[in-house]
Amino acid sequence: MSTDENLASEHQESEARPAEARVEAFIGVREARRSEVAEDYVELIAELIHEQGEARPVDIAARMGVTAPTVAKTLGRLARDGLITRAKYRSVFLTEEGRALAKECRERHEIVLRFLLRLGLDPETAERDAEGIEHHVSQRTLALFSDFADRN
Amino acid sequence: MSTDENLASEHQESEARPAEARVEAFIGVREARRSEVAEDYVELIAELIHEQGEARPVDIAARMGVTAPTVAKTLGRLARDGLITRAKYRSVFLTEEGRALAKECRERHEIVLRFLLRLGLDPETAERDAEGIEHHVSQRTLALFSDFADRN
DNA sequence: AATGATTATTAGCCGAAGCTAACTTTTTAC
DNA sequence: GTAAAAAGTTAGCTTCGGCTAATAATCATT
Ligand SMILES: [Mn+2]
Ligand SMILES: [Mn+2]
Ligand SMILES: [Mn+2]
Ligand SMILES: [Mn+2]
Repeated sequence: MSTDENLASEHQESEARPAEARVEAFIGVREARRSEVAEDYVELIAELIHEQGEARPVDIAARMGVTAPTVAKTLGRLARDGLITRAKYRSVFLTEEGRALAKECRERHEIVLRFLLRLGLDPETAERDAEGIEHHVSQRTLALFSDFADRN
Repeated sequence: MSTDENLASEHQESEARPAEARVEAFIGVREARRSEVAEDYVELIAELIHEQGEARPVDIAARMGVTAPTVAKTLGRLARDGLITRAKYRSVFLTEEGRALAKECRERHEIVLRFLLRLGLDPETAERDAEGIEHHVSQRTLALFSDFADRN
């Protein structure tokens, strides 16, 4: 017999089988959470390089709204994970992998933002919500958002 | 003179003033992240109480896809924060505050889910994305989602 | 070239949220 | 009513991502 055939032997409700799908959702969300900070950092680093020619920790800290030591520690993780390179007291560079991730994040961010604006949201709230939502949209949802923003 | 009048003295770009709005967005997202787990737990606890009559740690663990000790520790935080009450080796109860939060989360979850389905997303992906997105939609966005789901 | 201001790093603290291993309590089966 | 199974708890470990305080390096001004 299957491992969890009659888990709800007594209290079987009218639902099809939501529990199994639900647990997968939770696991997926926890997975997504683990890359949120890295995504925001590489996106911002790419922006700074584009806008200012280089990404300095002091500017990362200012734009992220965190302290310099927090930035330093996070950059350590990004370097460990192969997304950036850095030398002591120098500004930060994206690796190939980091650039690819940054591009992906920027595009996703823009699609979510355009979508929210098209829905009728004010720019400040749209920016705020997009910054959080962007990390939790699947490719399918992103495609639908993009269609909607273009179509309407 | 103001504290940050000419931060971008040299590299002033064409943007209006996105940096200040941006940092507020990041701060807001970090704030929202701090309640994600609590929200998912109280929502699930309310569901279990409704479906099964009681919320037992073993069922919370199964549905959340985490281990029993993780549940125990999280329940400790929820109790500390006044969202649940519990006695050793007994099932979990929501406080008034916990019930209120659970209701709010359930309604928000449903609006986001209905919205995604109405957009054309398949149910599994919709459930997955809703589980993450729900924690990052403002009241305004929620209202727009609700309107869209009803209208279309 | 010296010095003061700015920037960056390091050390060390904290809480959240995950885990395994070990133990206790409760429930179930016989 | 006892023994086994299930459920719950506790202890202790880890990583992440925040912080402050202290130190070190770089940059700018003269
Ligand atoms: Mn973001
Ligand atoms: Mn972003
Ligand atoms: Mn959720
Ligand atoms: Mn939910």
